[in-house]
Order: sequence, then C-alpha cells, then structure tokens
Amino acid sequence: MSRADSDTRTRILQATWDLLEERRGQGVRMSDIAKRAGISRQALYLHFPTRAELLIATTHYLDDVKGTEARLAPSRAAETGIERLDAFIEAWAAYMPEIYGLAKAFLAMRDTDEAAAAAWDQRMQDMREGCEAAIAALKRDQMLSPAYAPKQATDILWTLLSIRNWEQWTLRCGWSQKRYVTTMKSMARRLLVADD
Amino acid sequence: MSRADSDTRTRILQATWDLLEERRGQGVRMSDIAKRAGISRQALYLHFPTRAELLIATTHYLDDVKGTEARLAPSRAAETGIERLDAFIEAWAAYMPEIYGLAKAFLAMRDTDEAAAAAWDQRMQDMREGCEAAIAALKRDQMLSPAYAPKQATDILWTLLSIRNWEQWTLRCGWSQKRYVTTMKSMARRLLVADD
DNA sequence: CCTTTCACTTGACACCGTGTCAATTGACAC
DNA sequence: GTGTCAATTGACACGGTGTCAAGTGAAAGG
Repeated sequence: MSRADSDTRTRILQATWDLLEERRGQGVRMSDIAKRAGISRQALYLHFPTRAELLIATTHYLDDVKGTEARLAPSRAAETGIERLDAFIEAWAAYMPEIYGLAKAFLAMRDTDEAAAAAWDQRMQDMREGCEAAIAALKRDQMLSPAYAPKQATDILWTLLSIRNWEQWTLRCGWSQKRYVTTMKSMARRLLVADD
Repeated sequence: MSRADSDTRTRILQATWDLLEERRGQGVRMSDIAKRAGISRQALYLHFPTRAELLIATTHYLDDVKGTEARLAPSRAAETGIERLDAFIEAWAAYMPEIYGLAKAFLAMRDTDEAAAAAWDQRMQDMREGCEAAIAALKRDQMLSPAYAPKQATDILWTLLSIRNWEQWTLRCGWSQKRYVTTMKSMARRLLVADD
C-alpha cells in the first residue's frame, strides 16, 4: 500500500469516472479504462479483480469526491414536510446527471452480474430511504394526501424519481434540467400533498 | 416458402416467445431457442439472420396472436376524455405483463444493437401516440389540467406508463396488477385532469 | 553490493455468446 | 434420376472478461 499503489488506484478510479461520464456509461471496456489510466489491462485486474468491483469502487470514490452525504443536509434541515420534499427532489435531481454514466453502466450489468445488481439495488434502497423520510415528514405535518398510505406514497415518489424516468424526461423528451426539477416538484405536490 | 418452412418459422417464433416469457426475457440465447424449437442453432440463423431480427419478428407474431390492435378499440370508442384515459391505461396495463419478457430482452439489447433499439423505440413511439390521443381528448373536453401543456402532459403520461415503471411498482414494490391499474388511474387523474 | 519485494509488463489462453462458412444429408418434385 | 431446398454437423472468427506465467525494473534493507 505504498504511495505509488494508491496513486495508481485513484488514477484508475478517476479514469473510470471520466470515461463513464464522456461516454454516458456505454462502451466503456476494461481495456479503455486501463489505457486512460496509463497502465496495462492486466495491471487493472491487479487492483480490481472484476469489472463489477471496479464500478462499485468508483461509486465510493465519487461519494468522497462529490460529498454525496452533505448534499442531503438541506433536506434533513427542512422545517416543514413540504420543504423537505422539495429539498430532497432538488438534491436528488442535481445528483442524477452527475452519476448518470455510472448508473447506466450499473444498469446494463444488472441483468447478468449479481454483485453489480446487489450493489446498485443497495444504492437505490438508500435513495428510497430519503423518499420515505420525506413522506414521513409530510405525514407528520398532516400534509400527506389521504389517497395513499405512506408505503404506497413512498413507492410512488421513489419510482417517479428513478434514473430511468429522469433519462426519459430529459434526454428523450428534451426537458431541461430546470423544467425537470419544477415538474417533479409540481407532480409530487399534486400527487402526494393533501389539498388544503 | 413451403408448408414446412412456415411451420418451422412459427415454431421458432413460438419457442422464442415461450422462453422469453418463462425466463422473463433474461438468459435466452439463440441456442436455447433452437433447442426449444427442435432445430439446430444454425437452422435458426437460416430463418433469422440476427437475434435482433428474431426478436422483431416475435413482436409481430405476438401482435397477430394477441390481437394487439383490437385492444385499443374501447379506448378509441370512449365518449369522454376521462373515459378514454382510463380505457387506455387499462388496455396498456393488461398488455404489459404479457409482453414483459420480450420487452426486457429488447431493453437489454438496446444499448448495443441499433436495429433492436430502433424497433423498440418505434414501438414506444406508437404507444406514445395513444397517450397523445388520450391527452387530446381531455383537452377537447376542457378537462386537461392547466398545469401542463399537452406535449408535457403526454410526456408525463408516457413515462408514467413505462414498462420500467410497471416493473418497479409491481415486481419490486410488490403491487398487485389490480393495484397498479387503480393507482395509475388515480395518479393520471390527479396529475392531468383539471379540478372541477 | 547483493537480494528481496512489489508494482507492473507482455503475451498467451479459456470461456461465452453471436454470427459465418463449408460440406453433407434426406426428401420431395419435375 | 437430377435438381432443389430445408436442415444437419462441425469448425471458426470476433469481442469482451477474466486467468496464468514469466519477466522487468526500481526501491528498500541486510
């Protein structure tokens, strides 16, 4: 674990990240990553035994670099349930385009690689907890629409905010990021907040 | 184009369909299909030069067998915009579980195979037209919520009814098909229909 | 100064799934 | 009988992941 070791490791992780971002998560092979990191393909395998483990390590690397955890502070600090919901949507919406390439790569592996599937599902489960907390805050304020039980409301919000939906709305339907955010807030409010 | 030819062809298509359904669209290889159809792998390539073409042919086969077009009749016949919206949701919701395996297979190929991507996108574009027509009917009745322009309302309905979302809500969140249908209707109404 | 250690290199190879090619078989049709 | 045509068997190429073995070069420590 000398300096050189950890240097190479972070160079690999940065290269992975760069390529995933450039190519939107598609067509990024182990050999491409090695080349970008300036090492041989085999050296890559010395650091990360499988592609799945490399992607998983990249998510952790990004958590560090991008300060993932800190982004949720505004949402947690919100006074009212509605503020919390809005802040959560904003935080998640800002996060998604940044991790889109990585997410795509994971989603493509999901069907064939169990380790990748498990790691990704865990991530999505964590995100679901954010939804759950927002719904709980709404409920606490008696602002949760009576149309849906908390569990169902969480299911709805969680799915609404999925990366696939973000992809469809922004990349396929052509919504700007700003429009995406305002529309998600509007939809969440219409769906989940009780009419006064 | 003798009898035997078309017999084999439909046997292949049926085998493809059966396997995709059994395995929910995952891990269905050309060799599996050939085996199930009772022919050699190479004979399969005599009928369908690529996997993408086989999948595309399977969608057409299913259209015939399942009478896809006819399912939309109730929606088209609806008097009011709201009835049309509900009927469309019902028709599409009944259709999705039937084609789920095939859809999964297409979605998995989408990233790497252009022909498959184009064919699938066309399908989704057709489905989008159904959404568009329902929104237009709402608008005609002055029942479309002023919160969204028709294009945006179509984007919303289209994405809401995506196969990925159906998958997440039913298979991951554990909603029954019935619950899925009622919730989609409820969501569509809250989001897209003007409050009286 | 010599040896060990360790990151890394080169090159070959296995596995899987798709797609291709060539030679052969067996049946039916004219 | 001879052609045609669906289908067969078997071999092979390709791309991408992952493995294995042998070798290089530099820093660390006696």
